[in-house]
Amino acid sequence: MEITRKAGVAARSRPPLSKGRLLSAAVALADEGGVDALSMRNIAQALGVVPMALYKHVANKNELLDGMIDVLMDEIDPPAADTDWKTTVRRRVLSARGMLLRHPWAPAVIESRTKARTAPTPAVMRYLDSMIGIFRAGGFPVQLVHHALHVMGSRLLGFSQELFEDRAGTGEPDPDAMPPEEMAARYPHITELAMAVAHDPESVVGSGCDDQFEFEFALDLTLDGLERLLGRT
Amino acid sequence: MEITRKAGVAARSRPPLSKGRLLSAAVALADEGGVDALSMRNIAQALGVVPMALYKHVANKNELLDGMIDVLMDEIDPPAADTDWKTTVRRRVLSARGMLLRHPWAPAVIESRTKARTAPTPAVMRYLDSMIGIFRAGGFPVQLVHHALHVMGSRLLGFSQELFEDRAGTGEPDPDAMPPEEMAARYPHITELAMAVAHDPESVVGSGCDDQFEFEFALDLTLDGLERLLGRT
DNA sequence: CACGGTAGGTGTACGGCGTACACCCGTCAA
DNA sequence: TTGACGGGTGTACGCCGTACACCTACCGTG
Repeated sequence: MEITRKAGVAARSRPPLSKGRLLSAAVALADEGGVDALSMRNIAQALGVVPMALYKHVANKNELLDGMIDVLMDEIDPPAADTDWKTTVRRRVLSARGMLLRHPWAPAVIESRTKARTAPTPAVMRYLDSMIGIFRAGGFPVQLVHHALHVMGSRLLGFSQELFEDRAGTGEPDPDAMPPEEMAARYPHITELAMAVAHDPESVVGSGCDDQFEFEFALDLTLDGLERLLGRT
Repeated sequence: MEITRKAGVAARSRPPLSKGRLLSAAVALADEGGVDALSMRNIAQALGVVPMALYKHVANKNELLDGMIDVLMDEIDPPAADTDWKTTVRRRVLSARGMLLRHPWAPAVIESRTKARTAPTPAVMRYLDSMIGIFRAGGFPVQLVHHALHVMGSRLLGFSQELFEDRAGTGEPDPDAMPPEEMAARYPHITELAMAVAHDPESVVGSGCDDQFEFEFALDLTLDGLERLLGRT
């Protein structure tokens, strides 16, 4: 009559808590609360389990973060094989960017984990390797690929460190916002730019700055620069 | 005969602990141990003071981090007034990079604090404002400046997210390093590139990759791209 | 069928963190 | 003389990651 109970009284008819379920729960929690709202304790709670249970599936929190990065990297589309290097790179980077827009906490985690290890996560390594492969297949000499990686920098991974987070559109009036006249007095050029961008009839998209357009603009400029370099060798 | 004692028995003849001293101590501690080795408790200890004493000078740890960023931004050279926009930007960015090389923990702090606030720290705002001013003075239309900022991305602040930290030269053999043949099998393109770079006779500088050169290469490529854009308007 | 090993969930406990709150003592103005 | 106040102190709370011992359901083997 009783539900098949296993491992103590608290655990009744619960899916068996694999590493996959753990990572998914962690990613979900990070998606909704940012990476700061991610503790072993509340991941465990979300899974209906005691904190220490997680340690049967990951060695420690860092390993969990590494696992989460793996999950994210799997969301990036594989390279298309039937086009030139430029559009292949372009598509792939934009796919990576799409992933990162879904998981805004990812850049910080990737960065911090990369610095804490001697090398990036294996998943990131695979991504970079295949990226280099695309350049090589496109005729880039190795040295030029090397430069290309440095030129593209973090854009290779789909983010380029937007300084002003796209916080417009949430509608919440910032309590300690600076009055416009003080703003203009203190940072005249920023203000001028903000005004101009806001009134640009082309970009009536919320924040007044079409991030997607800007990203592609920058990406194309760097790719064009690389192409010119390639043509010169 | 006794040293002028003030505020309890523990505090004897100690400089009066201003916000400046607090920030300096914090920056010094971060410089030598990374930003993780930075707790209110050990900053206090370094200053010979009880942890709660710090809160008489900063509201909380975040405010302290903001203050540290201010200190760092002050290390960046002011723009030179007597040259064209390109070299002015170039010099300034390289100066910023110099600062960041002295304080490797800075990018992460700047980034995280920027995301936690609605805008970057005032000091960073001033830097950006003056940077925009340089472009404007150089003849850039506002829209083009806007694009320029996006193109340069984090490079504007002197960092561009080097993925492989320059850990060579420390000489410590990494305990869990991958054997070369496995490396080559798993990441063929990365390996090829690493080999090529390592054997480049030009760059016999330790890591085999002259970071400074790469940084300037990328910077110049982007600046050239912008220049071509400017000439087209 | 008994039995021991093992995989996986549990409970307790420790040291470190940021910081709220009450306190206390020189200094200096009135 | 007094009283406000700036600045250092001490205690305590609730988080965090995680070491360690335990307990139990299961499974392969004798």
